[in-house]
Amino acid sequence: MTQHRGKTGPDANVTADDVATAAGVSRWTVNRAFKKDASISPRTRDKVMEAAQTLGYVPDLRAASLASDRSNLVALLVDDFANPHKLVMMERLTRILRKHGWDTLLVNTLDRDDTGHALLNASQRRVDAVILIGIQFDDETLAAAQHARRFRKLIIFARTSQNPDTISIAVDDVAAMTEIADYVRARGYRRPFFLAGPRTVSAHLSRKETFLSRWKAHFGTEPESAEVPAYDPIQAEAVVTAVLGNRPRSEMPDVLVCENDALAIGAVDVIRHKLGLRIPEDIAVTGFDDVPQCRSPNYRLTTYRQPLTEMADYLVEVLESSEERDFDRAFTGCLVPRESA
Amino acid sequence: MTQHRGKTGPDANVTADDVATAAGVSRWTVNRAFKKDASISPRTRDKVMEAAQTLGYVPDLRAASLASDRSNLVALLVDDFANPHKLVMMERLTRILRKHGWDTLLVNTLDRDDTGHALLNASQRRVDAVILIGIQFDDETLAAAQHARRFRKLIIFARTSQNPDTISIAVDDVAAMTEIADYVRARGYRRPFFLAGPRTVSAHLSRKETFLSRWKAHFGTEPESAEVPAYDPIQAEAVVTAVLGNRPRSEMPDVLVCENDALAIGAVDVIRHKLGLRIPEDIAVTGFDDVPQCRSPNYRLTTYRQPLTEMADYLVEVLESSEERDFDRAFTGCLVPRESA
DNA sequence: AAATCTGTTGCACGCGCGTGCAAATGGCGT
DNA sequence: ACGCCATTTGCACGCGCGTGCAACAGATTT
Repeated sequence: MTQHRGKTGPDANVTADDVATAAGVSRWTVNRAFKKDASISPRTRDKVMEAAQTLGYVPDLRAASLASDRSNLVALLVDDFANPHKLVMMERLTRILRKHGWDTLLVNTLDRDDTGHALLNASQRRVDAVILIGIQFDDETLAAAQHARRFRKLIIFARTSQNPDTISIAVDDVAAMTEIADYVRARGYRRPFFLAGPRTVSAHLSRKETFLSRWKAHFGTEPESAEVPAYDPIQAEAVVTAVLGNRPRSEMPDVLVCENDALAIGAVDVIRHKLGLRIPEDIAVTGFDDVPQCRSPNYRLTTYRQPLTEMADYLVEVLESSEERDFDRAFTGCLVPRESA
Repeated sequence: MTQHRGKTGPDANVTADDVATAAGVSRWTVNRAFKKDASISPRTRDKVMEAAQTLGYVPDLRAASLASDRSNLVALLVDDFANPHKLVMMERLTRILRKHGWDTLLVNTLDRDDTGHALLNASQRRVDAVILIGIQFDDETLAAAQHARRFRKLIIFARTSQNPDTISIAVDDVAAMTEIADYVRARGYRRPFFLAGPRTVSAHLSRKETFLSRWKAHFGTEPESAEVPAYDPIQAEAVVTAVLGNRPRSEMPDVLVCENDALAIGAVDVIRHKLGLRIPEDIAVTGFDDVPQCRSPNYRLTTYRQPLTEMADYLVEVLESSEERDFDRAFTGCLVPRESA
């Protein structure tokens, strides 16, 4: 494919220079016309834009980024695609980022040990920030990446982290889980069981710890719990089956508090269809995230909704700030009571 | 933030030149060391890599792309995040693309009229190809974009399209829907109802047309059908409720054939919980895509699975080909019978 | 009418790397 | 030790745009 530089027409890779010639201005004026708050007279801008239009000129963000050392690109690292909430988060994030002029590089963290490569991938594109939505925190990996200063910002979204090199934008898990615990208690449940997700290094003060300690503080006993190796309904089914499968009715919990909806959904399926128990009469269930499926008559899940839009707006604010302060922030969401508890 | 060029240490933006100096070779040798099939001696490569390692050098893909006119970047345009199958597709695509060295720009097509802007967005990053997974085909928009030659390739994934400027990688809808129709017929259903998704311009020979005509060819009558404005369970619920809500039992269809699982899932919920009918005894349901939820005991959906991995592999092949032939290809998937039909 | 100011335009240099070819290097046989 | 060949290395130029400042024009003042 031969490139005919300088030629007009759709074949040519038309640059700002071409537009400049066509509009009778300098190349810099052309680029100015495309910049938001550039000092340029309306007349010139119109003239330039018209020429650009007819030539089919589109500014090259690679070159812009190279020259300005700012890419307006973020990498979104995702690893647990089995969790339906990821779809919601991706929609919200890409929507709001795009509205503010940020593009998103979607990086699939293929497996547990791939985070390092994924980060490397992102850094090769010189993204301005990396956003982690998933469970792949290996503090060492993050620390190494951060130490190499390959990103200006490393943001953990919708998940708390105590990692000091990291910006965490999340819901206040302690407040949220406390609210759930109190709700469960107020509804009269007395034998809770906590279904947790995979344990990551950074997760102190997690939802599980909060629930257990809150419950213990009230009743003196620490509830049972189990851990699912991934936020995946299928895997939750397996764990719940294993744990509650052949337990006599007398020893069954009366409420299953799940770390999030992905787990709760799997749990509901097992409880109802494998154990043959009623929800909430025999066992109640709570989730977290308020994924779309929670609304389904099959689940009607009592859950907790994170203020995703607000969080994403704040994320943009963080991205666009050049300060060096501590950006960590915890939002409060709201409990969404439904029939499952 | 001052940049101290030339300085070593994590603060500096270390370039190939720095590594070259450190390793005692030329800059070009450094870049060669990072290129896959470059002619370079193992010893030199090791030396370079070691220096790169200690300096923390990461090649800059922006500059590489700028110089080579090849970005190894594709834009993934998505507009219907309500469809859970999108999550599956995104996982598979990003996984396989990344394995082959391609990065993915995720672009949320915000609303119906935004496709043009989304394409513009992609073209500013000089992506090598645009992949559409969604319903946003406005033939005019696509034609305009294609005419401007802003992308080397415009690929419509998992959806057939007759658009000549476009590469369609999809399942063979005619074969698939024929198989479903025959299955439904063989199981003895006689009063089918087709639940279709939004009508797009490019969708001739769609699943709906195939099913209807196949049925008519056998029984002489064209089944009923209805259209849901989006692939969204919630909207499917509304349409099914409206259409079947207060219909006497005698006039109820005995099978609801849905264009995909997103619709089928909404339909199942309504049929079972609003209409109080049994599945499949009163009404059977079929879907398309085999999303993870289909496995749930709440759905046990008879559906059709696309060979996504195979399709994605072919996609990579298309991306890496420099030929100019017709790349359109239809794959055959497999019917997944479950209890819903 | 000259001087001043404000807003607008032009430009040298650099961002980091790829291409394609020329030069250099090393290994081998005689 | 010489020459041949295969492999390895070096380099001039360009990719398209941003930065920061200097030059300029038109509007305003004295």
